[in-house]
Amino acid sequence: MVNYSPATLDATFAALADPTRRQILQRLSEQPQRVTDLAGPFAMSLPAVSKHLRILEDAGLLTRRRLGREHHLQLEPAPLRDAQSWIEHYRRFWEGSLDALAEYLEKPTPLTKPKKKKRKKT
Amino acid sequence: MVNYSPATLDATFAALADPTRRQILQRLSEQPQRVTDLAGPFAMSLPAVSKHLRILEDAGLLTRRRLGREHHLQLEPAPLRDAQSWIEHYRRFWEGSLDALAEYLEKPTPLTKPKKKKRKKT
DNA sequence: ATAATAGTTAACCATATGGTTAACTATTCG
DNA sequence: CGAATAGTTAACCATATGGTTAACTATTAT
Repeated sequence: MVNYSPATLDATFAALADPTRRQILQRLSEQPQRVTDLAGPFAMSLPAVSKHLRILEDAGLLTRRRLGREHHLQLEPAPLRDAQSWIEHYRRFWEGSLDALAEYLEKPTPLTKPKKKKRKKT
Repeated sequence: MVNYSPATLDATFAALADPTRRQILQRLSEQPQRVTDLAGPFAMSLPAVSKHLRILEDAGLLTRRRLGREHHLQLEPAPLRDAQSWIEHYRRFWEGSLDALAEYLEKPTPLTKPKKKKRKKT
């Protein structure tokens, strides 16, 4: 059974919600890189990139290995798998819910108090 | 070819980054519901839920159909497919990148200026 | 030892986010 | 009609986010 820790998903999805961070992950998927390498293409200061890296690191999406004064960033796919899995899991209901909708639209719509349908997990 | 509009992904991932909103989607995946139905289980005011719904609606994750004074919320799986697809696409590089890392760690590490590897899409 | 390089931390700023209560609009019920 | 119901909008508040510049630490090079 899949657990989907809310806090973890929060951090993962929040980390993915920024285009700069998605680009960083994208670039890191080609090859591990140092902070300065990653910062290069971006039109923003090094501390800004440093902050993004911290967020990605806190979300568990990358790990840092210090080699002398250089920090080498490496991808960590685990949280991504959970996020993808969350989407995948509910998307199945989703696509199914279109049928549910059709059914729902054909019934005599007892919509005034549909409070009794709370049988599953909240 | 998949395009992955950054703005759309921003909105989708940001919408998913909140546990309340994920629960709303989850509940809607079982059955379309009205605003008050959705708000019921949450320990927060109706306007707060209303705001969450607006965010989900703006992100294209649900659509609203007004039936009299009731607003019926319905799921819209399309943005989810894009988000999942984004993750899926890069996760492949990810898992591959572990091999890249191995290779990278075995080479005499010309790490001082690895700027030449920018052949692909930024 | 000094200087350059790699990167973080601190302080600050503007805007966004997530919540509140109060007031409002629109629809339905009696 | 007037009252209740469904929901939004407005104004406000506290905290988070994404960026800046300046100052700092740590390592490497001369």
